[in-house]
Amino acid sequence: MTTSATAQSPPGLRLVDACCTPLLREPITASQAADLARLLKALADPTRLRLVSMVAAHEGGEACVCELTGPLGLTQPTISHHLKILVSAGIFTRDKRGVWAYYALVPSAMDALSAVLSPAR
Amino acid sequence: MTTSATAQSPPGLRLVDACCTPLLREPITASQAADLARLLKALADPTRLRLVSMVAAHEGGEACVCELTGPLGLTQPTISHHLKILVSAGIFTRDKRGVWAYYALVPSAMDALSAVLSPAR
DNA sequence: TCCTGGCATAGATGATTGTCGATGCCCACC
DNA sequence: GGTGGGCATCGACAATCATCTATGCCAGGA
Repeated sequence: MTTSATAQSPPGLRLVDACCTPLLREPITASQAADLARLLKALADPTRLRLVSMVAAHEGGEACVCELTGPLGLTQPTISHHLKILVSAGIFTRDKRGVWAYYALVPSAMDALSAVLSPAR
Repeated sequence: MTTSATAQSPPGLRLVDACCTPLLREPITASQAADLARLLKALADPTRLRLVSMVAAHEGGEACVCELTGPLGLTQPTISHHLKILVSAGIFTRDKRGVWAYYALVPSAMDALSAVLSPAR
Protein backbone atom coordinates (compact mmCIF):
# COMPACT_ATOMS: atom_id res chain seq x y z
CA MET A 1 0.00 0.00 0.00
CA THR A 2 1.34 3.36 -0.95
CA THR A 3 1.62 5.68 2.00
CA SER A 4 1.98 9.09 0.48
CA ALA A 5 3.44 11.53 2.96
CA THR A 6 4.83 15.00 3.54
CA ALA A 7 2.44 16.99 1.38
CA GLN A 8 3.92 20.46 1.93
CA SER A 9 1.18 22.22 -0.02
CA PRO A 10 -1.99 21.43 -1.92
CA PRO A 11 -0.46 19.79 -4.99
CA GLY A 12 -0.93 21.88 -8.08
CA LEU A 13 -3.21 24.37 -6.44
CA ARG A 14 -1.32 27.53 -7.18
CA LEU A 15 -0.77 25.99 -10.56
CA VAL A 16 -4.45 26.03 -11.26
CA ASP A 17 -4.59 29.63 -10.13
CA ALA A 18 -1.87 30.65 -12.53
CA CYS A 19 -3.37 28.60 -15.30
CA CYS A 20 -6.17 29.42 -17.67
CA THR A 21 -5.07 33.01 -18.13
CA PRO A 22 -3.41 33.02 -21.53
CA LEU A 23 -0.59 35.45 -20.62
CA LEU A 24 -0.41 36.79 -24.16
CA ARG A 25 -4.10 37.58 -24.44
CA GLU A 26 -4.45 40.33 -21.85
CA PRO A 27 -2.27 41.85 -19.12
CA ILE A 28 -2.12 39.48 -16.16
CA THR A 29 -2.46 40.71 -12.61
CA ALA A 30 0.38 41.02 -10.12
CA SER A 31 -0.72 37.96 -8.15
CA GLN A 32 -1.16 35.89 -11.30
CA ALA A 33 2.36 36.89 -12.29
CA ALA A 34 3.67 35.93 -8.86
CA ASP A 35 2.02 32.50 -9.01
CA LEU A 36 3.23 31.77 -12.52
CA ALA A 37 6.73 33.00 -11.66
CA ARG A 38 6.85 30.60 -8.71
CA LEU A 39 6.01 27.72 -11.00
CA LEU A 40 8.52 28.75 -13.66
CA LYS A 41 11.21 29.32 -11.05
CA ALA A 42 10.80 25.72 -9.95
CA LEU A 43 11.59 24.61 -13.50
CA ALA A 44 14.24 27.21 -14.33
CA ASP A 45 17.21 25.17 -13.19
CA PRO A 46 19.29 22.72 -15.26
CA THR A 47 19.30 20.06 -12.56
CA ARG A 48 15.56 20.22 -12.00
CA LEU A 49 14.86 20.13 -15.74
CA ARG A 50 16.95 16.99 -16.02
CA LEU A 51 15.12 15.52 -13.04
CA VAL A 52 11.77 16.18 -14.70
CA SER A 53 13.02 14.70 -17.95
CA MET A 54 14.56 11.64 -16.32
CA VAL A 55 11.55 10.84 -14.16
CA ALA A 56 9.10 11.35 -17.02
CA ALA A 57 11.10 9.11 -19.32
CA HIS A 58 11.75 6.49 -16.65
CA GLU A 59 9.93 3.19 -16.84
CA GLY A 60 6.68 3.37 -14.92
CA GLY A 61 6.90 7.16 -14.95
CA GLU A 62 8.50 7.19 -11.54
CA ALA A 63 11.94 6.92 -9.98
CA CYS A 64 13.50 6.83 -6.52
CA VAL A 65 16.23 9.16 -5.32
CA CYS A 66 18.94 6.51 -5.57
CA GLU A 67 18.29 6.23 -9.31
CA LEU A 68 18.66 9.96 -9.87
CA THR A 69 21.73 10.79 -7.83
CA GLY A 70 24.28 8.98 -9.98
CA PRO A 71 23.62 10.36 -13.49
CA LEU A 72 23.52 13.97 -12.29
CA GLY A 73 26.83 13.92 -10.45
CA LEU A 74 25.44 15.72 -7.41
CA THR A 75 25.18 14.66 -3.79
CA GLN A 76 22.07 13.04 -2.40
CA PRO A 77 21.05 15.99 -0.18
CA THR A 78 21.19 18.28 -3.22
CA ILE A 79 18.95 15.97 -5.23
CA SER A 80 16.52 15.73 -2.33
CA HIS A 81 16.48 19.51 -2.12
CA HIS A 82 15.59 19.88 -5.81
CA LEU A 83 12.94 17.18 -5.58
CA LYS A 84 11.34 18.97 -2.66
CA ILE A 85 11.12 22.17 -4.71
CA LEU A 86 9.45 20.29 -7.56
CA VAL A 87 6.92 18.71 -5.18
CA SER A 88 6.17 22.06 -3.55
CA ALA A 89 5.47 23.53 -6.99
CA GLY A 90 3.00 20.78 -7.78
CA ILE A 91 5.13 19.31 -10.55
CA PHE A 92 6.08 16.08 -8.81
CA THR A 93 4.30 13.73 -6.42
CA ARG A 94 6.16 11.88 -3.69
CA ASP A 95 5.23 8.35 -2.75
CA LYS A 96 7.20 6.62 -0.01
CA ARG A 97 7.14 2.85 -0.31
CA GLY A 98 9.16 1.14 2.39
CA VAL A 99 12.63 2.61 2.45
CA TRP A 100 12.40 4.17 -0.97
CA ALA A 101 10.75 7.43 -2.01
CA TYR A 102 9.34 7.39 -5.51
CA TYR A 103 8.79 10.61 -7.42
CA ALA A 104 6.45 10.93 -10.38
CA LEU A 105 5.35 13.72 -12.67
CA VAL A 106 1.92 15.33 -12.28
CA PRO A 107 0.68 15.10 -15.87
CA SER A 108 -1.65 18.07 -15.71
CA ALA A 109 1.15 20.29 -14.43
CA MET A 110 3.17 20.54 -17.61
CA ASP A 111 -0.05 20.46 -19.56
CA ALA A 112 -1.40 23.55 -17.84
CA LEU A 113 1.91 25.38 -18.00
CA SER A 114 2.24 24.70 -21.70
CA ALA A 115 -1.28 26.00 -22.24
CA VAL A 116 -0.64 29.24 -20.36
CA LEU A 117 2.50 29.99 -22.34
CA SER A 118 1.10 29.09 -25.74
CA PRO A 119 -0.11 31.99 -27.88
CA ALA A 120 -3.77 32.81 -27.32
CA ARG A 121 -5.91 31.16 -29.94
CA MET B 1 13.01 53.38 -41.16
CA THR B 2 13.37 51.25 -38.13
CA THR B 3 16.96 51.06 -36.97
CA SER B 4 17.11 47.98 -34.82
CA ALA B 5 20.16 48.05 -32.60
CA THR B 6 22.05 46.45 -29.71
CA ALA B 7 21.58 42.80 -30.62
CA GLN B 8 23.46 41.27 -27.71
CA SER B 9 23.11 37.71 -29.01
CA PRO B 10 21.65 35.90 -32.00
CA PRO B 11 17.96 36.35 -31.27
CA GLY B 12 16.30 33.10 -30.44
CA LEU B 13 19.28 30.96 -31.32
CA ARG B 14 19.75 29.15 -28.05
CA LEU B 15 15.99 28.89 -28.04
CA VAL B 16 16.07 26.80 -31.17
CA ASP B 17 18.77 24.64 -29.59
CA ALA B 18 16.68 23.99 -26.54
CA CYS B 19 13.58 23.47 -28.63
CA CYS B 20 12.42 20.38 -30.44
CA THR B 21 13.50 18.02 -27.67
CA PRO B 22 10.27 17.11 -25.92
CA LEU B 23 11.66 17.09 -22.36
CA LEU B 24 9.16 14.47 -21.25
CA ARG B 25 9.96 12.00 -24.02
CA GLU B 26 13.54 11.08 -23.18
CA PRO B 27 16.22 12.35 -20.78
CA ILE B 28 17.66 15.60 -22.06
CA THR B 29 21.39 16.28 -22.08
CA ALA B 30 23.16 18.62 -19.68
CA SER B 31 23.65 21.32 -22.32
CA GLN B 32 20.04 21.10 -23.44
CA ALA B 33 19.01 21.52 -19.82
CA ALA B 34 21.31 24.53 -19.45
CA ASP B 35 19.89 26.22 -22.56
CA LEU B 36 16.29 25.61 -21.56
CA ALA B 37 16.98 26.75 -18.00
CA ARG B 38 18.42 30.01 -19.32
CA LEU B 39 15.24 30.63 -21.29
CA LEU B 40 12.96 29.73 -18.38
CA LYS B 41 14.99 31.84 -15.98
CA ALA B 42 14.36 34.85 -18.19
CA LEU B 43 10.62 34.29 -17.75
CA ALA B 44 10.64 33.20 -14.09
CA ASP B 45 10.15 36.68 -12.62
CA PRO B 46 6.83 38.37 -11.86
CA THR B 47 7.91 41.67 -13.38
CA ARG B 48 9.15 40.11 -16.60
CA LEU B 49 6.00 37.99 -16.91
CA ARG B 50 3.90 41.13 -16.62
CA LEU B 51 6.11 42.84 -19.19
CA VAL B 52 5.60 39.98 -21.62
CA SER B 53 1.87 40.02 -20.98
CA MET B 54 1.56 43.80 -21.28
CA VAL B 55 3.60 44.04 -24.47
CA ALA B 56 1.80 41.10 -26.10
CA ALA B 57 -1.60 42.55 -25.26
CA HIS B 58 -0.65 46.12 -26.21
CA GLU B 59 -2.04 47.58 -29.40
CA GLY B 60 0.27 46.87 -32.32
CA GLY B 61 2.01 44.18 -30.26
CA GLU B 62 4.68 46.62 -29.15
CA ALA B 63 5.26 49.19 -26.41
CA CYS B 64 7.90 51.70 -25.40
CA VAL B 65 9.55 51.84 -22.00
CA CYS B 66 7.59 54.88 -20.91
CA GLU B 67 4.35 52.95 -21.31
CA LEU B 68 5.57 50.11 -19.10
CA THR B 69 7.17 51.95 -16.19
CA GLY B 70 4.01 53.36 -14.69
CA PRO B 71 1.75 50.30 -14.27
CA LEU B 72 4.52 48.21 -12.70
CA GLY B 73 5.48 50.70 -10.00
CA LEU B 74 9.21 50.25 -10.58
CA THR B 75 11.88 52.70 -11.63
CA GLN B 76 12.82 53.16 -15.26
CA PRO B 77 16.33 51.63 -14.94
CA THR B 78 14.81 48.51 -13.42
CA ILE B 79 12.38 48.15 -16.30
CA SER B 80 15.20 48.65 -18.80
CA HIS B 81 17.16 45.97 -17.00
CA HIS B 82 14.34 43.45 -17.25
CA LEU B 83 13.73 44.31 -20.90
CA LYS B 84 17.38 43.72 -21.68
CA ILE B 85 17.18 40.26 -20.13
CA LEU B 86 14.11 39.43 -22.23
CA VAL B 87 15.88 40.61 -25.40
CA SER B 88 18.99 38.60 -24.56
CA ALA B 89 16.85 35.50 -24.14
CA GLY B 90 15.32 35.98 -27.59
CA ILE B 91 11.86 36.67 -26.21
CA PHE B 92 11.66 40.36 -27.12
CA THR B 93 12.94 42.44 -30.02
CA ARG B 94 14.09 46.01 -29.55
CA ASP B 95 13.39 48.68 -32.15
CA LYS B 96 14.58 52.21 -31.49
CA ARG B 97 12.57 54.83 -33.38
CA GLY B 98 13.74 58.35 -32.67
CA VAL B 99 13.79 58.89 -28.93
CA TRP B 100 11.62 55.92 -28.13
CA ALA B 101 12.59 52.26 -27.88
CA TYR B 102 9.80 49.88 -28.82
CA TYR B 103 9.79 46.31 -27.54
CA ALA B 104 7.82 43.52 -29.19
CA LEU B 105 7.34 39.81 -28.58
CA VAL B 106 9.06 37.24 -30.79
CA PRO B 107 6.07 35.06 -31.66
CA SER B 108 8.02 31.86 -32.26
CA ALA B 109 9.68 32.15 -28.86
CA MET B 110 6.67 31.34 -26.72
CA ASP B 111 5.52 28.94 -29.39
CA ALA B 112 8.70 26.89 -29.17
CA LEU B 113 8.81 27.00 -25.39
CA SER B 114 5.23 25.82 -25.12
CA ALA B 115 6.00 22.96 -27.49
CA VAL B 116 9.02 21.80 -25.50
CA LEU B 117 7.08 21.74 -22.24
CA SER B 118 3.99 20.06 -23.61
CA PRO B 119 3.68 16.33 -23.03
CA ALA B 120 5.18 14.30 -25.87
CA ARG B 121 2.52 13.17 -28.30
C1' DT C 1 23.97 75.84 -29.80
C1' DC C 2 21.89 74.91 -25.81
C1' DC C 3 18.08 72.60 -23.31
C1' DT C 4 14.79 68.83 -22.52
C1' DG C 5 13.28 64.29 -22.27
C1' DG C 6 13.53 59.17 -23.19
C1' DC C 7 16.47 55.48 -22.41
C1' DA C 8 20.80 52.79 -21.16
C1' DT C 9 24.74 51.95 -18.18
C1' DA C 10 27.48 51.82 -13.82
C1' DG C 11 28.08 50.81 -9.09
C1' DA C 12 26.17 49.43 -4.64
C1' DT C 13 23.32 46.62 -1.61
C1' DG C 14 20.15 43.37 0.51
C1' DA C 15 17.88 39.05 -0.60
C1' DT C 16 17.58 34.70 -2.74
C1' DT C 17 19.66 30.42 -4.35
C1' DG C 18 22.50 26.11 -5.44
C1' DT C 19 25.67 23.26 -3.31
C1' DC C 20 28.06 20.91 0.24
C1' DG C 21 29.24 18.11 4.72
C1' DA C 22 27.26 16.55 8.93
C1' DT C 23 23.59 14.63 11.14
C1' DG C 24 18.98 12.79 12.25
C1' DC C 25 14.99 9.79 11.17
C1' DC C 26 12.75 5.62 9.87
C1' DC C 27 12.09 1.21 7.80
C1' DA C 28 13.52 -3.53 7.10
C1' DC C 29 16.23 -7.32 8.28
C1' DC C 30 19.38 -10.16 11.41
C1' DG D 1 17.02 -5.10 20.28
C1' DG D 2 20.63 -3.78 17.46
C1' DT D 3 22.29 -2.62 12.78
C1' DG D 4 22.55 -0.95 8.07
C1' DG D 5 20.87 1.74 4.38
C1' DG D 6 17.75 5.13 1.98
C1' DC D 7 16.27 9.64 2.50
C1' DA D 8 15.29 14.30 4.72
C1' DT D 9 16.82 18.23 7.43
C1' DC D 10 20.26 21.58 9.25
C1' DG D 11 23.75 25.07 9.01
C1' DA D 12 27.16 27.29 6.21
C1' DC D 13 29.05 29.48 2.17
C1' DA D 14 29.74 31.41 -2.42
C1' DA D 15 27.30 33.03 -6.32
C1' DT D 16 23.58 35.15 -8.56
C1' DC D 17 19.83 38.43 -8.72
C1' DA D 18 16.39 42.36 -8.30
C1' DT D 19 16.33 46.85 -7.11
C1' DC D 20 17.87 51.43 -6.25
C1' DT D 21 20.44 56.12 -7.06
C1' DA D 22 23.47 58.58 -9.91
C1' DT D 23 25.06 59.45 -14.28
C1' DG D 24 25.88 59.24 -19.31
C1' DC D 25 24.21 59.16 -24.15
C1' DC D 26 21.47 60.73 -27.93
C1' DA D 27 17.69 62.72 -30.71
C1' DG D 28 14.63 66.62 -31.38
C1' DG D 29 13.05 71.32 -30.60
C1' DA D 30 13.73 76.31 -29.16
